[in-house]
Amino acid sequence: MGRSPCCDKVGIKKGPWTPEEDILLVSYVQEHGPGNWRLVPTNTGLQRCSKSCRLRWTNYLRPGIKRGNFTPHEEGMIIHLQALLGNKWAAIASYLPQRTDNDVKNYWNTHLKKKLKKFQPAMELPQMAQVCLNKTVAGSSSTIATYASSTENISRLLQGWMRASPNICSNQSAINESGGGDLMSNEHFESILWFENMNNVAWEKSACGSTTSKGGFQDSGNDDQFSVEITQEMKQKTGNNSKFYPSFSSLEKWLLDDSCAGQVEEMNQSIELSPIF
DNA sequence: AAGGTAGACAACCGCTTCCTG
DNA sequence: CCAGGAAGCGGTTGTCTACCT
Repeated sequence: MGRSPCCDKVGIKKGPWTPEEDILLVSYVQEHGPGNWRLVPTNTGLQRCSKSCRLRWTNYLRPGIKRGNFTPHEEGMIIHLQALLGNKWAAIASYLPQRTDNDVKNYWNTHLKKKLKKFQPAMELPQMAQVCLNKTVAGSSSTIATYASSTENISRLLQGWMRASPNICSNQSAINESGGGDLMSNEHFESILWFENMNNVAWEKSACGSTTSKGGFQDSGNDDQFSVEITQEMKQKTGNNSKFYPSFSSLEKWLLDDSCAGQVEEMNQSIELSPIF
């Protein structure tokens, strides 16, 4: 197993993608849909390994990707989801459907880590997360921004195709439908993205009791049971196949629970005074 | 104006997980 | 159940750009 051997082949190009390569890849995916990446270099003539093609598509060319500055709302979500889930960038990005895991990861490493470092000695991460959420939810009355990027046009070109191909990326297609081709509001996204009527018994049960000073669930004595509950529910809800993460509203509920607030007040003041947020 | 430095982010590497025969 | 291949994921690196001296 291990690394894919295709990347070691002689003649495999590395480095930045050219617009010509992008067009080749986009055209191919338009025709065949994403997936079967192994065949992409062969069928397109691209001098790239399949992995590279997949990455380029998912992180850059896929329609519906929002690029550019993160809104305070997104920032807050990342902070508290990171506190909850750890460095599970794919999981975190799934709550921010317009952002890729790579994007979220980069943003965390370059921006948020530094920001939070300032507060780390004063407050543990879950508390920080709660503060951030309180702030962002309070101020989240639509923070829609318009983003420009070099690839936005390519993405735009694909919007129409995605609408015409409901079997491909159906979720994104639905998003495009309902958004009329424009970028959607965060609220709209949240409303359609996650399993709407889910009863997250396990998450709600967990409440504050299972948090630890480390900011995750894994260190708590109750966590094994908690994990089992989550896992069972995941299997039930997803038929053992797809990825499952608890709905944002559940996380929000947990984070906003008053009994968790504790030392948050103090931190809030600190943040109010800080130029960071 | 030129060189140095830091920040941002695209892309790669390699490990893990999933799927299929 | 097992092995091999493909895809997913997170960590890291490389490169470009903006800013500073």
